[in-house]
Order: sequence, then C-alpha cells, then structure tokens
Amino acid sequence: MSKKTLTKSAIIQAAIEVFSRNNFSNSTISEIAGKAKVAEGTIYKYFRNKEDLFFSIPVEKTKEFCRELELHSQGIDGSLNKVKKFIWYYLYFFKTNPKYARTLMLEMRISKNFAKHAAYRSFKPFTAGILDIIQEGQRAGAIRKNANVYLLRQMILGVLEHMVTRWLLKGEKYDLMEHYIEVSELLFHGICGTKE
Amino acid sequence: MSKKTLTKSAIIQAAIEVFSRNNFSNSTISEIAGKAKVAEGTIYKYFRNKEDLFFSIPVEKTKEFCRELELHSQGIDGSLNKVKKFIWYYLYFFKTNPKYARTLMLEMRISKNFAKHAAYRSFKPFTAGILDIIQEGQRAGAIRKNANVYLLRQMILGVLEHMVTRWLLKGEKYDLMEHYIEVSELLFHGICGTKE
Amino acid sequence: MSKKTLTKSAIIQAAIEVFSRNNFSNSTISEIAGKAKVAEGTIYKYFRNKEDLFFSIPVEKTKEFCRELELHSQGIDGSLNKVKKFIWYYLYFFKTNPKYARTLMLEMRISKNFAKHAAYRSFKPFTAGILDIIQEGQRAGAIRKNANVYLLRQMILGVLEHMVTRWLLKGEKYDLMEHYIEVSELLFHGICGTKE
Amino acid sequence: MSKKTLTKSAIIQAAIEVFSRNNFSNSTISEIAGKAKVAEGTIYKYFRNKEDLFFSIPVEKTKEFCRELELHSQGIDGSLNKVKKFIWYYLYFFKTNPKYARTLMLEMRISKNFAKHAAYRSFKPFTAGILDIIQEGQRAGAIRKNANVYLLRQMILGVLEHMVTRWLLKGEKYDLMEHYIEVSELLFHGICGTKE
DNA sequence: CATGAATGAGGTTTCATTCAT
DNA sequence: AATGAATGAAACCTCATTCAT
Repeated sequence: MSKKTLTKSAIIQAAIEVFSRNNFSNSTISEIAGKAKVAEGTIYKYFRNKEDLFFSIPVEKTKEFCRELELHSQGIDGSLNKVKKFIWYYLYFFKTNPKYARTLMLEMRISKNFAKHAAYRSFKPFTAGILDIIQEGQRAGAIRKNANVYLLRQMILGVLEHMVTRWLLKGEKYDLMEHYIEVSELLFHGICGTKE
Repeated sequence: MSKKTLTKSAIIQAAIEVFSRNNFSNSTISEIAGKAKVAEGTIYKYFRNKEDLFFSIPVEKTKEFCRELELHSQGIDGSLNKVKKFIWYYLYFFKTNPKYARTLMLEMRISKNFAKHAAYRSFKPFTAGILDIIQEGQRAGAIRKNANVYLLRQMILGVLEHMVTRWLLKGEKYDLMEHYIEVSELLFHGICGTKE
Repeated sequence: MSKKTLTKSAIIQAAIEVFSRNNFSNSTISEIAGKAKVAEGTIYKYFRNKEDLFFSIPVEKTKEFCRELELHSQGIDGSLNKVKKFIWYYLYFFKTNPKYARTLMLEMRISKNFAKHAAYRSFKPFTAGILDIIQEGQRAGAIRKNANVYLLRQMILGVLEHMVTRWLLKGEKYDLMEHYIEVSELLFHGICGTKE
Repeated sequence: MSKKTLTKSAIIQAAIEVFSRNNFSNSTISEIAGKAKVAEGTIYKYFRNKEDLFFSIPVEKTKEFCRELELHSQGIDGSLNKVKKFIWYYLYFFKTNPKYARTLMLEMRISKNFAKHAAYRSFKPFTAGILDIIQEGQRAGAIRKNANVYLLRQMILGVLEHMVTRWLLKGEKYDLMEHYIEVSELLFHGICGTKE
C-alpha cells in the first residue's frame, strides 16, 4: 500500500470510530484527525468536506462485505440455504463490525443527501446479490412464485436491518445472532400457527 | 383548552414540522419559535431545553395513536384479524402524519438519550397492546406456540418500521399502503413456496 | 437614540477603525467586537456577515457628508465658487475623518461586490449634487459648454480622489489641504502656460 | 531565455492572471502554481513568499512600459505634444494589459507594504520621465511657470489613474481611450468657460 | 532543482440559552 | 407570563509554508 492509501484508510477507520460514538453533527473533524494521527488539514486533501468523508465510509466496507460473502457462499446448494447463509453472514458481519454498524444503520441510512452521493452506488452489488438468490429460488419453486421479488427482498432486508438496529439501540448487550435460526424459520414459514 | 395548553401544543406542532425537515442538530429553536409565533425565550418556559422539547413530541402523538387504534379495533374477532387491523392502522397513521413519521422514524428512534428520557415510557401502552394480541393468538392456536412472543412482536414491528422508513427515504412518492395485504400474507405464512 | 441604534453605531464606528488599519481580509470580527464592546455574535444580529457590515459603513457617513455640505454651501453665489466650496469641503471632510477615508478610498472603492450592494445607492445624492452645480455653471457660462458634464464631474472627483488617496498612502504626513487653492486654479484654467 | 528565467516569468504571468481576478488575500498559491504548471513548492524557490511574488509583478511590467514609451516618444517635438503622447500611451498600455491594470491599480497601489518593498523603486524611471517633460515645458513656456511641478505631475497622473480605475470598476465595458482627446484638452486649458 | 503531501494556526459564523425589562 | 437582545463557545474549513524524497 502506498503512503497515500495508508493515510486515507487511517482517516476512514478513525471516522468510523468517531461517527459511531456521536452522531454526524456532534462528531468533529478535530477528533477524527486526532484518532487518525494526521492534521485536520490533511483530511481535506482526501475528502472535500465532512459530509464527503462520512459518505465515503461505506464504499470500502461494502466491498469487504461482498468479497467475504462470496467466499462464505461457495459450495452451498439450494436457494433457501443460500438465503439462510446470507442471513447468517449479514448478522455476523455487523456483529463483528459494530462501530460500522452504528454509523451505517443509525446515521448514514437516514441521511438526507446520502442517496444523491456517488457512494450510494456502492450498495448496488450488495442488493443485486440477494435479488439473484430470490429469483433463482422462485424458479426452483423454493420461494413463492406469487410474490413480488422486490417485496420479498424488502422483507428480508427489513427484518435484518431491524434486528441490527434494535441490537445497537439496546446497547449491544445481547448476542445479535442468538435468534437467527428462529428468525429464518419465521421468515420462511410465517408467524401463523396451524389452526387458523 | 387553556391558553397555556394552546401555546404548548403550538410549539410542539411547530417542532414536528421543523424537526421533520432538517435533523435534530440542524433544526433551530429560532425557526420553531418563528413557526409557533412565540418568542424564543417562551419555549424555555415550557421545555427545559432543545432536547426536552424534541423528546416531548411523541408523548401526545402516541396517546393519539392508541386512542384511535382502540376505536378501530372494536368489534373485531380473531387474533389474526386484530393483527391485520393493527398493521392497517399503523400504516394508515403514519401515512396521514408524514411529518411526525419523519421525526419519529428517522430522528427520534436513533437518538442517543431517548431511551433515558421520561417520554420514552409513553410507548409502553403501545407496545403492550400488540403483545396482548399475540399472546391471545397463541392461546387460541392462531399463532405459533413454539415462538418467542417478543421475537414475534419484533418481527411485526420490524417489518412495519422498515416499510415506513423506506417510504420516507424514497420521498413518500408511492402509496405506503399499496402492498399492505401482501405483506400481512407474507408475515402470516412465510416466504416459502410449497415444494421445499 | 434607542439601545439598538446605539449598539449598531458602536459596531459601525469600531468597524471603521479596524478596517482602516488592516485591509478587509486581515480585519477580524473578533477585533471589531472587542472595540465595540459587544460579543462577536451580536454583530451577526445586526449584519448578515462581514461583508455586509463592511458595505454598511458608507451609508451613515455619506448622509453626514451631504448634510454638512448643504450647510456649508448656503449663501454661496456663483457656480465656480460652489465648486470651490465643494472641493474645500471634500478635502476637509476626509482630513477630519482619516480612518473613514482609508476604508472608503483604499478598500471599499475597489471592492468587487460593492457596486452590487444596496449601500452603493447611498452615493447617489452625493454624485447628483456636484452634477447639478456643473450644469448650472454651464447654463450661466461659467463652465465650458462644449464639454460633457459627466466627464467634467469625473475630472473633478478624479483629482480629489487621487489627492486623498495619495495623502493616505504617504501616511497623512502633510496637510491634505495645503495645495487646495492651487489645485482649484489648475482645474479651472488648465496646466498650460500662455505661450503655446 | 534560460529555463530558470522561463519558469520565473511563467509564474509571474500566472500571478498577474490570478491576482487580477480575486484580490491579494483571496488569491491562492495553489491556483497560481496550477496556472503556471509548476508545483507549489517551486514558487518558493523563486520568491520568498506570497507577498514577495505579488510585489515582483510590476518590476518587469514597468520596464516594458518605459521601453515602449521611449520608442513611441521619439521624434516628437513640443512639450505639450509629449504630454499628449504620454497620455495616449498610458491609456493604450493599460487598455492592452487589463489584467495587469487590475492588479496594479486595484490591488498593488493600496497595499500597505508596497512602498517599502524593493520593487517600488522600479517606478522611479517612470515618474521621472514625465517630470522631465513638465520641466522642459515650463522652461519653454508651454506649461505654467507659476505651478509646482510635482503638483502638475500629480494632476496628470491622478486624472489618468482615475480614468483607468473607473474603467476597470465599470467592467471594461467601454473604450478606455474614447475621451482621451477631450481629457487632454480639459487638462491643458481647464474646465472654465469664457464668461467668468 | 523540483515536487506535493502534510501541517496547524486562525477566522467566520451559528445557535442554544440566559436575563433584564 | 412573555419577550428578544445579547452572549460566547466551538466547529468547519482554508491555505501559506515546509521538508523529505
């Protein structure tokens, strides 16, 4: 890694830590600079402004997510198994990256201009991946054919997002993965009993 | 309504509007005072500080939600029908209160000190209500007995929260309620097809 | 004078002093606030920003100039005598307001956006006054009829402006008015000798 | 020209362009370096600091002015004709060097430390030249003997400076030279009519 | 000689909160 | 009770200058 690349990723890493503790507005460039061991001015050589630095965070992290997910998914047969693995890895990733989780789930996601920023496109491969699995599952009959694929994806991601968010808001005091099998089960077969 | 109560709710209403446009940090007391047609100093007669005003918003709004839900739920038989009605009303409420939706979903929920604030307790009757329905459903056999009630509640609220949040982030450009029947169906019977 | 008006003119007066010592960019709001004995924030209650404060300076000062000139001009007959008096008062005014002179002549006049700012219009009565005198002089035959009035005004103001500017740049070390009669004479009858 | 000289004059030329657009404080070394196609650090090999670079601009330009003026003045008889030629060339020079005109007239001239800088002496031959012409004119009787030569010079330069400055402030939208004959006429014979 | 990454001091501006009226 | 003028701390960001390569 060149010196420039090293400095840049030191800044990103420091930014993740700082933004995860306070919110965007309460985080200061000065603190990020301190943590990254660079001068405040240096940050502005690499990022246009505070918001640009903020939005640049998920670019690298999403690459990492997709790269690792790829590895974990190899050799798995059956769409439902693939969905299960996705659910597992999703929770695992945020469990092991709790600071990034905070930044992404509690700050970035609701941020006004995020969708307009170039960095937003870095999510494309991520959301495309799960969509492929669902479509494959429908073709194979493992997933309901009479349901909109986008709605199905929304449900899965919605439940996962909610689990991570709730875990963060509760202070990460329980194991994020403890109910993951049960949740998969409910997602697959519904909340209904057998009588009604 | 006394003059005091009128002033107070004018301030709250102005606060909802302002906080729904910008985020907490970017909203100013000065703008809220302007919209409520009171002096800045007056706000401090009714609320300890900016955060106190912010957290006071859901108190009234949640009361309103519960009161109306009560009415809508009367005369409904069957736990699943009650859950369906809850889902319907939840979406309906936020569809008709989009500014409050923004404030609550995008700002309040992730706010660091919210859970510590007295106002947080105002959600109690709300979350208790849906729990009752689920427990009743389990007793009647309409809802799986082998699933944790809290997890069930979390799934339902998680999906709903996600739907509202997504709708807000997409700019309220589609009808929040358009897929509500399909979503109920998926929640009740799962995403699986019949083959696997 | 109300308290608000007092505060505002204290700020303006402090601004004149500070801007006259350093240039616009090197002057600081902090120093102006200190001199005016108000907090930095107070300045922003009265002026939109640093530039707005800067451009607001000549408004009051030009009013003062015109008011006093009016008095001094009363009872004077003959256009050339009026021009002479104008020249005298112009030099006198800047001699007795050297700090304002610096701000206006060395900073304001060349400032990029000044002509666009509302304050620019405050010069109107000033430039209109001398034009009237010139036109009257042409009608009476005291001033060349075959010369453009705007060019005549430009020459008079140009020479005066230059005298003040030069005096400032030389450090106000000589008497600004020492050559004023000689200059009037040259303006009136030209630099030529009698032979050519 | 050696490579060193080439680089230096590229920097000066870039500086003229940049300083003519913004003022001294708002101009950046970075932009100058960019325009001159050298690294920022390189500028500091040739000039002590930003101010030194700024003040170095007129040195070359004034040499150019004097050299050309010399040529244009050859073979002209009569002091007034020489003055006329000077006026013509002065206006012509700034008309054809508008960026330098801005830098010199609007920025440099009022600059606090300019008179102290070594570069200030580069004006000497320039101001000496016009003084010679005036003195010669006085001896020949073409120019009033009863007027201070320095005052005469001041009047001529003052009017010219004012013409250029006004033209720049008005956005160079009219022809700087359009009234030059009329102005000479007024300078030579005064603004007075024949009656008074 | 030339480069350009890094520095870090310092200024403008915002805004929650107070308090005399 | 209501006002709104005044406060002053604190943060983002810029940019001249340096120095290791």
